[in-house]
Amino acid sequence: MPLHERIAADLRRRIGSGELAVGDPVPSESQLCAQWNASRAPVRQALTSLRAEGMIGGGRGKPAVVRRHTLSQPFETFLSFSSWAAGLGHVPGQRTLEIARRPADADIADALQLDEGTPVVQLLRQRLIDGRPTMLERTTFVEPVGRLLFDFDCDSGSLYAHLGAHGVDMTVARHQIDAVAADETDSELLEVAVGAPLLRERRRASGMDGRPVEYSDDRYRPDMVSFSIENSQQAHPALLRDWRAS
Amino acid sequence: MPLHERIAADLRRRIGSGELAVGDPVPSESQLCAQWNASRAPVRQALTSLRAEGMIGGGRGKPAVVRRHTLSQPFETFLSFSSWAAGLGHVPGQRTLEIARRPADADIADALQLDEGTPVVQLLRQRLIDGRPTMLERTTFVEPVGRLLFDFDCDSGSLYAHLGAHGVDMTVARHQIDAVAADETDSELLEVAVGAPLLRERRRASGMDGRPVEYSDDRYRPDMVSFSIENSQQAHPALLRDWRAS
DNA sequence: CCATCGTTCTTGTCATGACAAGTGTGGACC
DNA sequence: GGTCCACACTTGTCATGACAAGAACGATGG
Repeated sequence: MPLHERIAADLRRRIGSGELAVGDPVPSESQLCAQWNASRAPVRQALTSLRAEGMIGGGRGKPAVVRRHTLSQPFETFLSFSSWAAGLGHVPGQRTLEIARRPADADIADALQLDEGTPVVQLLRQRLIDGRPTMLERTTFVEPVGRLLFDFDCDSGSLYAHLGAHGVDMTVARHQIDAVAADETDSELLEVAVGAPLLRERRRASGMDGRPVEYSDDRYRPDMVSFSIENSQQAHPALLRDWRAS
Repeated sequence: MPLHERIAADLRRRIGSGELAVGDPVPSESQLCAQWNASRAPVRQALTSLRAEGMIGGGRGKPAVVRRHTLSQPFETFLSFSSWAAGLGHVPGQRTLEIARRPADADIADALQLDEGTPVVQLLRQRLIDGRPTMLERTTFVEPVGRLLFDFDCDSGSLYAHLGAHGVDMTVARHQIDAVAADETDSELLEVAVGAPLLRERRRASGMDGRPVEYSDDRYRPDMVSFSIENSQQAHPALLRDWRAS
């Protein structure tokens, strides 16, 4: 493991364990350099990483301070549609319409950093809330992960819990949000007109080492779900999924 | 502006303008170093920034390639369209189509926690990037703030800088994101068909004391702008298992 | 024609050194 | 006691140099 990752991991551990409490000053760059007998480059890389996660603050001239000791408030709820809906007191449902192993096309290969034609496992799932179609999920897993799905009833339990139990690590996710018009498949399965606006979230989840694990194109009915972000000057923004009672 | 930001801005401009199309290789680090007469540090910083936005791909040994040409707005920078676009190396523009003081309707009153009929100041602005219509902004300010806009040329400088200079504090904001179909006004000003999907951001900004200051309904062309966020969770070391070894 | 193996190119990591820009503090001065 | 300012300290930026790890590509042998 590279030095900067070791430094970052050590700082995360010290912050998570409470050795460094919220509000405490983080050791300065020069102190960390001395402590690790390293130059500033890896130290700064580690601090940049923690800063991107919202764990520490600081800036030019301003020594870094601990902002949060926990990571991942919204992460679990965001990955798992079922637990999110259940937590709101609604009844989640899902129909897996297709599970297939096929070669990756150009887009998928690019997103998952694979070569075009590498086998991947694709899932097409219709998600329901209280029996009403709410979201259409087109998920692609890299093959070593996707193979775990063939001996799993995708409509019974939580898919991510199943994967997690088998050691699949999905630590970071990048979400990209935009709007698209419903195509024929969307129209049929979400019960909207062709061309109707849909809220799309494209998600790429990776493991700790940064290697992509899944890529998903999720399309929500905008009259049922929206996203929200709370954005204060200091804190790190967090993405949430909102249910819209209509 | 620091060198690495200039490099990043230039690359974003070249990608956005189509000079570098999707799939094209991005100039290598050494080429960029030569082109800018710079060392690798700022060049790498620029490329890291573009990579975090999902604009380019690549990795160890793999030369970077253009992944997307659309701009992505990270949630950290939600306020100020102008400075966001400018920081990305594009030329922001704006046309204020209407500024009016009128009584708040039910929706506005609810969002701003006012009584219906209380006078508010509404702004309708078309936002452009590099001269192309990109976003349509329907903003409503509470009257004490909105009155500051009547003696300000909304198309000249940054509106929020103007308000900030007059002591208006907008510390926290709550954003809600969904998709809507373009109405006639949207269609005309954003140059899309009626019914085309638009990415909508509804924003309520408040001061430190929690009192709402502005409410805005911003509609973006999804082919030009998307939103992005990265979130991460703490790893569970106990669950780590190297499934990739297979 | 295809698989294989090096060479070469690219990116990742890190050390060292230097200066700029911003913050905070303590002391001098009023 | 309060104000202002110089100075120490922090982080941001950048140059230079070096090596390692991985990927792309062409040559080579089957």
